[in-house]
Amino acid sequence: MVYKASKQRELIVSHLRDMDGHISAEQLFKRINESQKISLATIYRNLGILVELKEIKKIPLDDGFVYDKTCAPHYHFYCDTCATLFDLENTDLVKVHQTLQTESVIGEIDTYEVTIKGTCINCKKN
Amino acid sequence: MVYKASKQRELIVSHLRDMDGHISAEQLFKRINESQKISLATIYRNLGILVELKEIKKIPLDDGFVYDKTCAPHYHFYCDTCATLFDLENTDLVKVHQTLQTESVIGEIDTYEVTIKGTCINCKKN
DNA sequence: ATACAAACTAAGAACTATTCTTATTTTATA
DNA sequence: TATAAAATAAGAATAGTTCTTAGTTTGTAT
Repeated sequence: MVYKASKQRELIVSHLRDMDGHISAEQLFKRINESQKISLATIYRNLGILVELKEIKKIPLDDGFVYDKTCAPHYHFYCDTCATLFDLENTDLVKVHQTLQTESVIGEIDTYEVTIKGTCINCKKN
Repeated sequence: MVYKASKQRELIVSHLRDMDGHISAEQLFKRINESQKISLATIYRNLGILVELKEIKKIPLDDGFVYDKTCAPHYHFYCDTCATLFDLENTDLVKVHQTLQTESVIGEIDTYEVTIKGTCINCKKN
C-alpha cells in the first residue's frame, strides 16, 4: 500500500500539531468541521494510517481512545477524576526505563510508553 | 446502593481468583458457561460492581478491556505482538514511584498503575 | 417464620464507537 | 493527458457494552 497525499490528511496532521494535549477522533472531527467539511470515516481512516506510519500514537483509556501527536518517547499520567491525559516532562524518567529493562518477560521496549493513573493536582484540590 | 450477594457474583469472583493472568468479559463469559449458565449482561454488570468496590481493576488495551483480579499495586507489560498483558514482579519498581512523585501535574497516585508496551521475550525470539 | 423492599437475574433490544461498502473524485506516474 | 491506485463522503454494518423489562432472590424488620 503506497499512501497518496490528500487535503484531508494534511488537515488532520495540522490540527494534531496545533494541539498541546491529546484528542479523540470525535473531538478532532468536531474541531475540523468548525472550519472545513470532513467525514468522520475519513478521520478514523487517516488516524489509522498515521498510527501505522508511526507518526502518531493511539492510546486506550477508560472512556475510549485518544491520539497523541507524537511517537517520541515520553510518559503519561491519567487523572481518573477529570479523565484527562497529561504528559510528564521529568527527564529523570530515563531511570524508569533502566529499571524496567531488568524484567524477565520484557523482550524489547518499543515505545517506552508508561501510563500512571491517579488524581491530578487540580482535582486533588477540589 | 447496598449490594446484595448473588450466586452469579460469587461465580465470577471465584473464576477471577483462579486466573493467573487477566481476562476479558467475553472470555470470562465463555469460561463460566462451560459449567454454569450465566448471562453476558450479568458478567458486565458484576464486573462493573467489582470495579466500583475496588476489588478488581479494569484495564483498557488496544483491543478492548481486560480485568485484573486485584487492585494491589503492581505493574504491567503489554506485548504489542501477541496482545498479552503480563504482570511485572520486580520490587525495584518502587523507584519508579519515587521518581514519578516529583512530577508537578500529579496530585496523588491512586493505583500506581504502570503499563509499558513493547515486545515480550517470546515474541522477540520468533 | 413471614412479608416487604431492594437488589438481583436472563434475554434480548438499544446504543455507540468504529469499520466497511459503494459510487465518485483526486493523486502520482508514465 | 491517460491510467491505475488511493482517496473521499455518506451512510450501512458490526461489535462491544449498556439498558429495559418482567420475574426471582436476598436481607431486614416485624
